[in-house]
Amino acid sequence: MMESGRLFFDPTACRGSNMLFLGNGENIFRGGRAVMSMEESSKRRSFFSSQDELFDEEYFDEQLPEKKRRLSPEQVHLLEKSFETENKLEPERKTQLAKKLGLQPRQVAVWFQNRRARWKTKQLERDYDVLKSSYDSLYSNYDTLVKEHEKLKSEVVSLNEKLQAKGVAGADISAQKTEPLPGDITNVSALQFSVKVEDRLSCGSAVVDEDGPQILDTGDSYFPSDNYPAEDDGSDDGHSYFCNVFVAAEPQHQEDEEPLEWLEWS
DNA sequence: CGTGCTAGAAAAATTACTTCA
DNA sequence: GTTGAAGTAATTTTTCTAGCA
Repeated sequence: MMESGRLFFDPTACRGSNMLFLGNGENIFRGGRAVMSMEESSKRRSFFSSQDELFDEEYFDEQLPEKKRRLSPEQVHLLEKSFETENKLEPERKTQLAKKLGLQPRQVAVWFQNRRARWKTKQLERDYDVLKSSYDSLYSNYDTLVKEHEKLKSEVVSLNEKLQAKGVAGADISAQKTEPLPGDITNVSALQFSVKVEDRLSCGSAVVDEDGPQILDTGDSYFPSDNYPAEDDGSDDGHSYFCNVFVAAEPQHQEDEEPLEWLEWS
């Protein structure tokens, strides 16, 4: 059955093949996984996925889609609202939504899948922005500290010289005793960055080593959670993959903690 | 209890189509 | 009319998990 250069689902084609029909009306491939090459499969693409859906009178008789159609603004609006409430789709809700919108349940499921993917992409972009600005801020703080350090060092030198000029015994508070600054500013910043990230990631992120501490669902982070935050009409408040990483770029003092290596020079 | 298998769901990757500048 | 980019519906592949023998 071909329309507009597109082959539609042929129920007989699946007999004896490894295409399975699942209870929820979605098809998957098992066993021989890559049954067709991408080229082949694109030629054989079917709009319908199950016999149930195929034989649904409304569609079988009159609505075989010839081309991909955009959803109407009303349909999208309702889907968006539904997504905001809950970004995962239980079968019951899928059916209800599909009926309400006059769509196939499969279409609703696909829309939710794509919507979750879009949400995730946006979220990654937001996370990147947050991390970058935090990094920039830390970097400039470091720069300030380096300058301050240099200034203090030269002050010590000049005071020493004055003391020696006056012949004060034991006036040997050498500036050389101060720890040298780490040579590679970039590496130090990177280290600082890395330490802080790891510290804070312990409140939840997908970007952790398997060997590292296992993260449970403790926060707003996307990955460990079963639920996506409802958001994203472009005006969201941006729940992060990270748990407020670098929201405050200021160093945090914790009395019972070992001083961080990168701070020891100062 | 550990193991292998399977079904099912979702994510990830990709394709194909539409729209618009 | 053509072209390329962006957006998105739909498909395919991969990954993960739960249930069962």
